[in-house]
Amino acid sequence: MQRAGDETTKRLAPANEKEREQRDRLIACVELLFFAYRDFTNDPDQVLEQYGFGRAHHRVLHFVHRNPGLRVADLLHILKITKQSLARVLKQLIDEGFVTQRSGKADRRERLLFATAKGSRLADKLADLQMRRIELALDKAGPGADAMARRFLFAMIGEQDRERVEALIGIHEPAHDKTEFETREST
Amino acid sequence: MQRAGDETTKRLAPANEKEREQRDRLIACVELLFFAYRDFTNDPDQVLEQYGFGRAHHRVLHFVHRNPGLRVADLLHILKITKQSLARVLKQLIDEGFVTQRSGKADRRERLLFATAKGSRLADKLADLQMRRIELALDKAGPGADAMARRFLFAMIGEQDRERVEALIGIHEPAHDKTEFETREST
DNA sequence: CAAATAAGTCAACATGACTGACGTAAGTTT
DNA sequence: AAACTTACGTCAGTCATGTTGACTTATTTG
Repeated sequence: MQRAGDETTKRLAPANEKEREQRDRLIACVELLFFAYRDFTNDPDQVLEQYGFGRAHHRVLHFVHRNPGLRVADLLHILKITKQSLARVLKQLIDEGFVTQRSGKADRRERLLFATAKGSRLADKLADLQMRRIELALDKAGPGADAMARRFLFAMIGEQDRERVEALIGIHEPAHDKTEFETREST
Repeated sequence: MQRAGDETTKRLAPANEKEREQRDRLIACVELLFFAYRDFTNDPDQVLEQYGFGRAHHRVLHFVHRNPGLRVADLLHILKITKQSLARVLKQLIDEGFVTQRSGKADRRERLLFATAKGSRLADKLADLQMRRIELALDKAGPGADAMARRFLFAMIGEQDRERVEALIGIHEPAHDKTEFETREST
């Protein structure tokens, strides 16, 4: 399987020293991403506990707050979860007055979602925690980390979703694309 | 609550244009980190399904594979889950021959963990998927993204854990602390 | 020997995902 | 107008993965 060459597609066995170093760097990234996300989600989790909410509530509240009038279907595409999973947390957020619904005027089947004042306060509070951690990390990473991090994270997103996310977020400067990956000369 | 000023510590209401832009950039990072991680974990999930494993198994297998002889207690600190949560997935990995245990020779209470050949194959396969995504993203982000991403992600980790993670990963170059901004043309 | 430590185990529970089936209102097509 | 499609909601059951709390066993250490 990974015995005989074919490093162009498999790369399971690093051949030379350079390849091994590159592999180590990439594995470091894999692990760092795990640790970074682990601690990144930990900040809001502490606060959410006091409200009886979990991460799922946070995600819903956040995207509704940042995109007033979001439809349920949009939320499903963003979160990539099922309608039934969303329903549970969304219902709680609505019942407890953090989110409201209105019917769309063009299409009255649509339920447009909005954060209430109470919901917005919580969403801002949670976002602030996460922004503060990111801000400090970007500072420590050095000048230019801001734009670089956004380009890197954006490129981590599955190709099919990038356009949608771009429309959702709006900000990030031009993608700094290499126009084509010069066919990476593998070995 | 957030009415009267105090932006120095709260920053809930952006005062000027510059502050608002900075806040938008940071919020973009928050959201991009969510999307990036969502898709980052999706790659291995597809494969794990075929083995009847989940993300929890992946994490355990990965860190055991990368750190042969890891103790159970170490794993608990890395994953930040409880002994009982770990026990369930670890037992499955051992029962199905992906991980083995040996008693430590210095301290025979310790159970040192090792990936079997079968376990190593799976771990490499999963790591490869994640590395490939990261490699492409770093390419798209432009030159220097590699080191920058590692510095940023490392700085996202809670301060108490950074030393431990540094020891675990080994690689990442000096932390590029803000105290000495310049002087960074190395490595 | 007594106490502390490393690990395993039993039981109960919460959260957040999933599938599948079905309902209902409102737009769209024929 | 009838038939179809779409957007959303809901009921019911399952699974994966996290939690607490209590208890055991083996081993090292004071």
